[in-house]
Amino acid sequence: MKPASKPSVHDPARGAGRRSARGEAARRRLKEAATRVLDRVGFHQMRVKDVTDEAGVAAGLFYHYFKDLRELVDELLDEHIAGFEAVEAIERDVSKGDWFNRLRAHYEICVRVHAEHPGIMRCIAQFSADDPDFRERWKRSFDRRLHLLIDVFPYVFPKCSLNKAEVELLVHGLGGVGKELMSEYYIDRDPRLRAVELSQAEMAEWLAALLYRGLFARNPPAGQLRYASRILEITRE
Amino acid sequence: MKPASKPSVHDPARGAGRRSARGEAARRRLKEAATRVLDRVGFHQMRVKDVTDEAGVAAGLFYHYFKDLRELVDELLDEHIAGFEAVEAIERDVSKGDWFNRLRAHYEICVRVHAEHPGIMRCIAQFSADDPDFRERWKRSFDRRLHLLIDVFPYVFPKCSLNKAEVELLVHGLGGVGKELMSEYYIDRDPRLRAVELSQAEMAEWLAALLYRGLFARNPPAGQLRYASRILEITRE
DNA sequence: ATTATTATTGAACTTAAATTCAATTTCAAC
DNA sequence: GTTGAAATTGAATTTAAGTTCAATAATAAT
Repeated sequence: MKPASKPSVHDPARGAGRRSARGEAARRRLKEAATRVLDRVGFHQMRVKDVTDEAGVAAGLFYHYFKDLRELVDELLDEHIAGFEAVEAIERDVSKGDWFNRLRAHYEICVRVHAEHPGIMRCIAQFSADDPDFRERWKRSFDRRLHLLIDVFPYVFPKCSLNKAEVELLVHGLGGVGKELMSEYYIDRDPRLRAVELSQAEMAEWLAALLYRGLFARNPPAGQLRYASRILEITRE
Repeated sequence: MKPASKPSVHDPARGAGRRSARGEAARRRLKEAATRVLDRVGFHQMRVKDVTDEAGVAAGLFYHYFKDLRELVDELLDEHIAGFEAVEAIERDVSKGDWFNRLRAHYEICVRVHAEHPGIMRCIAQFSADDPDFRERWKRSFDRRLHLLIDVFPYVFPKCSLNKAEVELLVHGLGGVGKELMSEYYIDRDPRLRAVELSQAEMAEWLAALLYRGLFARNPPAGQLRYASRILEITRE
């Protein structure tokens, strides 16, 4: 039932030659099954049979579409990583000088993917710890966003004498703000943290505010805080 | 056929069973070999044979001392995690109200383990992403340190209306500061970050200063900065 | 010196999972 | 409705690693 949808020739995967719409759909069904298995057991416990069972097909069919689990999961992760990289779309409604809202916009997408696809994010963490090539790919995506700040750092802080490499280090240090928390809140779902129910927008704002404080050593503009205004109370004035 | 006399090597109390000094030494040699293999290839690529080869013994000997790789590595990690938990020792020379130096002291030990045993820290990250039980163990160790702050938060910030659970969330958000950077600098050894050569003391001070800013929305006391005084320049006053 | 205990070896065995493939079914085009 | 390409099956095979164990060596105890 697909209108003139292009027969995917772009597929770098092996055996990507001719494939019917029916086959395309089966391939996607396997990927969706894999996503569910990832959420349940994580990459290292996932077996080919888990995926084919979840999809309700025979084990052998897997190899008609994928070389191995790694190929499938790589494709899956790529789809999500691409979302992180759409910097222009992310910052569409924010002015360049408005750092608090820029930070917020980036956290919003990051929080969203964590909340909606915890298995995918856990898998990204697992691959990053394991495989230098994947880590490089993931880090490039992250670096790209950090460089939005690194590249203009000298203009934002004209009095600061840190050189380029030192700024890189500093921004990477701050860039970690929230990663741990998102992982514990959305992937691990730690009950003690879950005691506070936060919407995605609230989580993103809190994290943006924390990073803002680390970066500017002051609070974000009070008027821009929609949920996290109580962060202004955290002070010893 | 010696019913009760034979102390099976598969005894659950393997670690405590009878063992000569010679055996004790061989056991340790396997652990040290495993540490080197971990540094080289990480846990998921590590094979029993890698460890016995590295130690220069036959494959079968491994099972005389350990049930499986996981048991060996668990013991190895425990030894290091214990070091993180010695809070009293860590804070020995610091007064309770001196938050900057308390933060510094905690970062110092964390930086040291990262620098000296990157394979161990990577392995902790791998296990944490994989195994709920281990994650729980590791997080308990981390939480204990975070609670040094969480428990006194209302006294440190008397004007702050956040409740206990919200403070927990906040502190976990800030607690991630530096994890990412230490991982990239010491485990991944990213050349772009390595362009700046930092001593352990310098790294610890920078991270403590960043966290201090996030926590207090201001700079740490200038007089206490030994290496990172240029962080004071990062401001838009 | 004799005996008992523990350490060590490495080839043989076991296991779990990945992978193949010949046979069969489905479907779309003609 | 015939045909052929693609999809699908699942039992059979392969693979890579874990694991055992009978035999031997080293060491300690008496």
